[in-house]
Amino acid sequence: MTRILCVAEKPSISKAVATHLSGGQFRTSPTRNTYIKNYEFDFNFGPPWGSCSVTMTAVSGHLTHAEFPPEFSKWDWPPPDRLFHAPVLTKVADQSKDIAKNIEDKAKYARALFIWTDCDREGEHIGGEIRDAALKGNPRIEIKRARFSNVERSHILTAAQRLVDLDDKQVDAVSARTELDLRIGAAFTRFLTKTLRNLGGPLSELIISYGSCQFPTLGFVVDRYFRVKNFVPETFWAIKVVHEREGIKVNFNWSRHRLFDRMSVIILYERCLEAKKAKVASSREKPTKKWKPLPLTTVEFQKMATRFLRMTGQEAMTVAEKLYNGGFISYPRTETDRFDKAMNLRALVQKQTQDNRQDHPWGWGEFAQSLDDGAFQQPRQGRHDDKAHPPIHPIIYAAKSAFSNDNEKKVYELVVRRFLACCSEDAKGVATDIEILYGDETFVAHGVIVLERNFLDVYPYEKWTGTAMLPKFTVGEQFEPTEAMIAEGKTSPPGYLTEADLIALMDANGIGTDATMAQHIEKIQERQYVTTVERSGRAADQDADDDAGDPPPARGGRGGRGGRGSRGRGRGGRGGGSGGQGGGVKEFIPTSLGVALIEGFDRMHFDTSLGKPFLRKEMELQMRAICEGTSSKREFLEQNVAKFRNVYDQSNHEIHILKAVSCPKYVSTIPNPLPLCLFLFPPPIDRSL
DNA sequence: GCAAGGTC
Repeated sequence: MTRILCVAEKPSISKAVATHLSGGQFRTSPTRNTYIKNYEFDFNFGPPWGSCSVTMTAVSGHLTHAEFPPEFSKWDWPPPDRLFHAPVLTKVADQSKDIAKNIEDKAKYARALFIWTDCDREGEHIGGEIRDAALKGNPRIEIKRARFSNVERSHILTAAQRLVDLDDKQVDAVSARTELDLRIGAAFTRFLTKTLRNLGGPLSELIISYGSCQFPTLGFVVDRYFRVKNFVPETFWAIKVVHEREGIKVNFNWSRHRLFDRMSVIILYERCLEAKKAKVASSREKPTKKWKPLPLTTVEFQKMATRFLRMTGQEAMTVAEKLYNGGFISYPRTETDRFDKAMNLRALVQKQTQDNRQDHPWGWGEFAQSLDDGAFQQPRQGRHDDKAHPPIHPIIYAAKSAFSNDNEKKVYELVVRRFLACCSEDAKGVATDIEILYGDETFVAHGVIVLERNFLDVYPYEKWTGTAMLPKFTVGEQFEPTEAMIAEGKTSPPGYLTEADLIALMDANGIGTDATMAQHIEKIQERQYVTTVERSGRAADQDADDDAGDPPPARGGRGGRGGRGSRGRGRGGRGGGSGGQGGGVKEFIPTSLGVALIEGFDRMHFDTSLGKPFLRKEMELQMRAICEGTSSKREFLEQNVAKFRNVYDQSNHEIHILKAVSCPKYVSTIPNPLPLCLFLFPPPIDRSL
């Protein structure tokens, strides 16, 4: 019988695929790697393969990594700029040798290799690594790849009979990125570390690293820091109208919102007073909704965990991985916010009906039961699909005793509640808008009554409280407002970045991947470029939490820099933060070293500023061009190595600028814990854009 | 001693 070797990207996939292809009838044998097993079974792949004897195994992510030859491993010599053109070797890491050998051995007896890695760019590259290992054992082995985006049985069976070729363009795109990141990361890190250590003081102990993801991440923190520091409050004035009726004080909001010219407001205000009476221009009632959440992606999961669970993104990911390995939840690294229609979500809901957690105001069993009894609704479909993994969802039901610590319980609960909310119905209410004409000015009172909470009953992370019922106003009626006055206020600065903000910015700008964003955030803390402080005296979360008459955007890509709150907001007050989880939210602030690095490179005024996010975006576009065949690995590397080599030479030439902002006179001490050093800098330049 | 990307 024809022998076939199948290799997946991770053990869980090899097990799932082996189970489906074999109908559960397989033999297993251990390998020298603790986590990886070989599965053996028979399967008919259809023509031209027919009935085959299959060995299915896995790798554990990338098999190889890029490195410089040993003669480039010393920092003293040769000088860092030689790394732009030094050879780059692709090596199998020590801990992966057993895995590679397993593939090599099994390939010897196989007619063909079928690759079952994730269907994304990195997965294609891992496929290339597997191919190389197999070819080493059997240079004549035929190579195919299965295309699948979930491990649902029929989907896997279909994929097994519609094999395709490995896409070398994607393999090339990844290896181009890998090589460039190694060259520029190592060259600039050695250069910066050696140069700045010479300044002595606390710098002499540190590693000053550069990376194509860590620098833009730092850039976001520094950028927001200066927006806050350079913020100049502006005074504004508004007309406030209140009318009391049926014991309810109704606030009418000025349609001009606010003006920054006091005289104008006074004139408009006086016209209102002269009119004496306001006239009801319209009164409308209309149904309104608060939309249920989208299926959970990694980015959204991390944002929620940092907001509501008092965990860092990295902690949340570590816990989620543990829950995944324990079989509690699905794969936690996904960009997909839509469930495949073939997935049996109701069965997953049903598993949760047995919950009766007691110490919480309510468990979710009853809610799950109500869904199972007929309230179930298909989740909304987001616009993102990584074609590799479904949204994060619970796999099995677990009582609290199944978990060893509080964080695991909290993360599991969040995943379950989010999932049940997705399978529920939007919250429904009725919105009332009453528009009045007072003099020449228009004012609007807005009220919302929540009629059906639906998903909100299982989802404490969002609130929709509604407002008091508005009293009756009849179109055409006239009344003299109880109060009409001029209110004065000041615009307030945006807050420093929270981790959720930072993750959102990285996501929108393509910095890192779902699996690495949290690591980059940790890295810039470890490098002492940034630090976190408890947020104080400010609402924790600025999501508008009023009624949501319009569909919320399918998440992802709130484009541009700064994001929410980057314009001065302030309606006189800062209240109204949602979530109620305000306390304990951490904000990111750059250290003086972090500011110096971004400032230093900014002040050199190159075309290519290392701290800006567009560099990484360009790299991403160029990778796509390789995938589409309009560019090549060689072209990519020639262009980019030359570009960064140029930046390196310019930096070297203008290094006095970086030294000036980094020197111990400014960065006086960097002990532990770090001082924030807010005043150690040359006068801040205006960075507002 | 450097990167970013997979994964346990």
